[in-house]
Amino acid sequence: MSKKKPTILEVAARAGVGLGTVSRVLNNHPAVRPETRARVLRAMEELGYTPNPHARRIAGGRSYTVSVLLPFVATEFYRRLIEGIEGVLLEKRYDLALFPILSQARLRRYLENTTLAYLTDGLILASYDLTEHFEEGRLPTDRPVVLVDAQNPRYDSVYLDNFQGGYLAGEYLARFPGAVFAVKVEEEPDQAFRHTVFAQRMAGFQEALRRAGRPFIPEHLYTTRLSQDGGRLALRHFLEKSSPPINVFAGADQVALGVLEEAERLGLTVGREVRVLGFDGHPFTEEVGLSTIAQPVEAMGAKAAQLLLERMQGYAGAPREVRFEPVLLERASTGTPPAAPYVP
Amino acid sequence: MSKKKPTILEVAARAGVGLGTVSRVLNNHPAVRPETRARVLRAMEELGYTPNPHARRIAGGRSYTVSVLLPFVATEFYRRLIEGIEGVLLEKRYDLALFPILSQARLRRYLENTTLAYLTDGLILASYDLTEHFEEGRLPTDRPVVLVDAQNPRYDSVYLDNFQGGYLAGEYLARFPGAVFAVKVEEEPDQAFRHTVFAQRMAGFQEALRRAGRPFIPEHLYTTRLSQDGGRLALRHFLEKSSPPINVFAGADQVALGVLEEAERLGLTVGREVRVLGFDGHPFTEEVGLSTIAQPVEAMGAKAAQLLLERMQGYAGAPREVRFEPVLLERASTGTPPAAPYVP
DNA sequence: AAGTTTCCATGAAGCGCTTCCACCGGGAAC
DNA sequence: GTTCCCGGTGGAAGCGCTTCATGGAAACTT
Repeated sequence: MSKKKPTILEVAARAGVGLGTVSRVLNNHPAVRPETRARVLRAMEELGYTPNPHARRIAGGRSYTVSVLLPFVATEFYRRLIEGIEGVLLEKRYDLALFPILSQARLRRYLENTTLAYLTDGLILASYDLTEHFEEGRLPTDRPVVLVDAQNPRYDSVYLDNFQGGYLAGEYLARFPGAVFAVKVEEEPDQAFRHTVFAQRMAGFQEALRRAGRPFIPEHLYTTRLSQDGGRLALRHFLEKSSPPINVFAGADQVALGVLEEAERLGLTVGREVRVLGFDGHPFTEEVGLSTIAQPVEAMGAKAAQLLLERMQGYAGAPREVRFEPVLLERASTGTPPAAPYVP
Repeated sequence: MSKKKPTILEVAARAGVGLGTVSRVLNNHPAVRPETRARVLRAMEELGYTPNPHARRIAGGRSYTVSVLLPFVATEFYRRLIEGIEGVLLEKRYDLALFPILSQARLRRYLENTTLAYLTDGLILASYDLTEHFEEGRLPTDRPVVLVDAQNPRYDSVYLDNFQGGYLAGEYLARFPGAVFAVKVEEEPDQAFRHTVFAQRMAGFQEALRRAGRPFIPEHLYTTRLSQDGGRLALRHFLEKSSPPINVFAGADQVALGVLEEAERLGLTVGREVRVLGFDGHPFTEEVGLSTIAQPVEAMGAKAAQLLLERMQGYAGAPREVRFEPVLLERASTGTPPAAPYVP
């Protein structure tokens, strides 16, 4: 590939314009005649020109790169989130640098070492609770920061109302006859991330059940790691406590998938003997017919990217808060809800 | 933090030298009197100076940054690997950029988009099988590339002999009485990574058993995802097939940990009724007394970094291959081996 | 028709560094 | 004492870009 990258001068020469004009085209400056712009763009195309980000950074003070700091956890959630962020950013010709946070120490290095601060114009922090880990809950950076899947009064925050999601789940499952169980996902063991989302989901769930007159039995809660196998173990556990039909709310789709898997292994009819409701609304839930409380992860990522772009363009208002609401998706795994709610 | 970054000129002024000298200090050029060097370094320290990588890149063609492409899988293995790589690189004042590969498409973008190629001087690819995914098994980049935890005849490769590790495991467990079971870790479902390491471990394991006159029974193999809960399910499965004492080889420490956990839950004596042998030699195995086939992950990372540094400094010899050997660590989870090997 | 504004376009200056040529002083060689 | 060499050092040139002062021409004014 790339022998010798063409520079802006070669583009200018080929397009028959000055180098300033090429630069203006690159930066979407309005004062370029459409016809000229087209000519320049064509020249770029023909030469296979891409701007040198280092040069841009050095000259203009902007690098057209955004950092996304996220837990080093491989889940569908983060895949979707990044997709959402990327969609918006690529459109504006911004680039994305991912920084998986392997450890607390690493996060600090990312920020303090000036490496990252130097390289990027803005920062999206996913699922990270700042207040716990930084003095005054402030990141040691002067770049704009947006939080997603997290909340902090000092920064723009984009998040899902997880309590409401749990509430929806509780409200829905309460309509069915049979015992109600729940799988809660454990917090990260290393405490680097205090993921309160799972606790919030459970709190909403229990509140809804209480209001429906079917208070949640503490023994019906099973806590597990975020894995499919965790769901399998959970179902086995539940079946020791109660016989079908049972209703299971899993705090995450991945866990719910394990419940489905184990139910099938045990020859139980999903949607009748075992009703399963997940959380997240990941794409695969549709394929397997898993009912779920869906969160618009891509939209959340896109929103975060938008807020960051605004900040990078100079917006300096007070921190904004964008709350997203989950939605119940009914699929086969919960069967047909009864016409009238179940009354104990 | 950082109001306005000091530049090389300010450092030069403060140290009372010319800017060329400061640059020479930065680049470890030999022709600087030690005394002068010290003065410059002190000035840098006092001003909190850090070089601007963009400027370095633009001026010198080197950015002093290395990319590490690794699966977006949060395991102890990659944490250790990065630690090893980082140790060597930081010493040479190189920086590290992590690129978690979320998907095949993303990897291509990383490489083709010129973004990464522009930003970094070299590339370490972890656990990735090229031949499957790129034409001619060549990455579309002109930067030096080193593979780690993978092998390819076209690039420097650093890897563990996983077959031998499995062999050691088989050899060892064959000495004990009782049925022998094995937990194999499943390949990644999305096939982005064709992790053959687990298959290799199992192959070595079975070969060793065969030679010891105790051929492995296919039904004694349980395949699971890489999770602690997978180990728990595995043990339950084994106990349905055979009663204690049993010997379990788990293809990964994390899975082995689940086996231990479940054994304790079931009230079985680890090291007597259930003997467990893991693979990886992660630090936590010492704490929990887990016997394991240890791989020197940090050393492998360090070696990969070294090879890359050499390449970046211009070495252009044929691809090199560095094979590491695993070692058996005996701990409490396998109890005391019998004086004489068990003979069926 | 001449002055005024608006719209585009140009290219020099400069971003923070590396590199390289020039230069300086002093010890070794004659 | 003169020449040569060489370890040290200074600073101009230049990397690929953005920005900005400048200017030319077309589009409005009056």
